[in-house]
Amino acid sequence: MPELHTEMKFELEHSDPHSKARVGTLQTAHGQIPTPIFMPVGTIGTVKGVHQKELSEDIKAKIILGNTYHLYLRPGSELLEKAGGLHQFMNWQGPILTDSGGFQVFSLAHRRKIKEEGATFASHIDGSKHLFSPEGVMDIQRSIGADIIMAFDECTPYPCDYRYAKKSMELTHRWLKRCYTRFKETEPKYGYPQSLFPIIQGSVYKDLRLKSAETVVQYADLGIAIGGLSVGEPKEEMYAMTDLVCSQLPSDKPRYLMGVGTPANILECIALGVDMFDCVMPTRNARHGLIFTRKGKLNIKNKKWKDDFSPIDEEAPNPTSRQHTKAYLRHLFTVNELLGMQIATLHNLSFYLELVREARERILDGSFRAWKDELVPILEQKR
RNA sequence: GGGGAUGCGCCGAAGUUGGAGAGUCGGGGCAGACUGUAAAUCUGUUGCUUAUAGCUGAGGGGGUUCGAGUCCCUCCAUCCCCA
Repeated sequence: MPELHTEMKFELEHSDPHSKARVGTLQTAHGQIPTPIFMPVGTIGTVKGVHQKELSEDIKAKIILGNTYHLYLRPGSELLEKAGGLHQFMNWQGPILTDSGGFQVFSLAHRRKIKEEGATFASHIDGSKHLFSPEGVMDIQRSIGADIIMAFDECTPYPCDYRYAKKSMELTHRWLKRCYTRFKETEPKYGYPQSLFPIIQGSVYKDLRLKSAETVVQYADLGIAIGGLSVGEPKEEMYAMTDLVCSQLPSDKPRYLMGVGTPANILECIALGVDMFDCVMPTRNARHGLIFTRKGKLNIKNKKWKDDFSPIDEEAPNPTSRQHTKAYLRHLFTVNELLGMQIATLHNLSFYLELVREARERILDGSFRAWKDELVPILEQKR
């Protein structure tokens, strides 16, 4: 059984003298999370194509994501409460973080209207109208019961002109204050603590990012998120903003860079002081046939793998990636068999988790910087 | 053996009433994209060449016509009916 009444806390254990990388442990009621960490995305109560048993035993995921917008639409707060929360419902005993729906303000921009009160969405399922207010989003996340819940924000697009970025950031700040107030005046529903992470915005503008970091820190009880990046900006801008923001944040709180990224992005941002990551890339790209390895990425659907009977990834930590051949995986994709997507997803997530596990180990033994510098260019190559 | 129907791109459809087709739709093939998941999705491409263009092309061959995928003759293939 999880340590249900454990206080949530973050302990910074080590800082890399050769970069800004850090090693720590985030404690939740559902388990300890070693940082840096990658969190697989499980939008609607499932990490697509992966069973919970594989998630814990093969991929060694320490925490997964859920999504407020999607879970609110289906199965809905009422049913989740009846089930005893998302952990019980999906039978995942590890920690869960829920995004607030702020990303859908960006990705479903054509289906929503932003007002001071909140964002009104026309459901992508049936067109029905729903208001997502900061208070409402807190209530939904109480019902879902995630260990870490996110403030309701507006994830701005890229490019985004300064005026809009500023206006949007200020709205996100006002929404944050309302989120925080609601969060403080409500209780967890399932007997274990939840923590609210505020989100820094400000697009790619230095002064806005600094202002946002300064404002948002006041609402950070446990950890802080950096949002509004990896939305199409050049990676140099993403790194620059991440670096700038991290340099302003208190060292005793974990930094969560939302939506990032490629394996190379993750290593670079670990080096800038980020502790937590999530991204749909390993899962979505797996379903689309893109396989990440230490020798670069490869499209398993390409003809060149037709009769390549070498392992999917001979260096992979999980047996599945070592035991099945590239030719077999390509075959599964060619005939559109579900198992192809399952194996590819298992592999990619396992690859991501192993990558951050090794990063942590190397930060501790001092070899992170050199290892990262050598590995990043290779990771970005196409095989 | 007799009669009938149908034949175009890798496959399957639709469509072209003698007047602009390397064209339409679906599939398959090949390739690209994907960053807090409206995504098992989307995009491109899929005869040849010296490639912003040109050439060849409607089962094969021949004919009529200013012009033929369309009409005529013939051969071939497939399917159906009769024997």
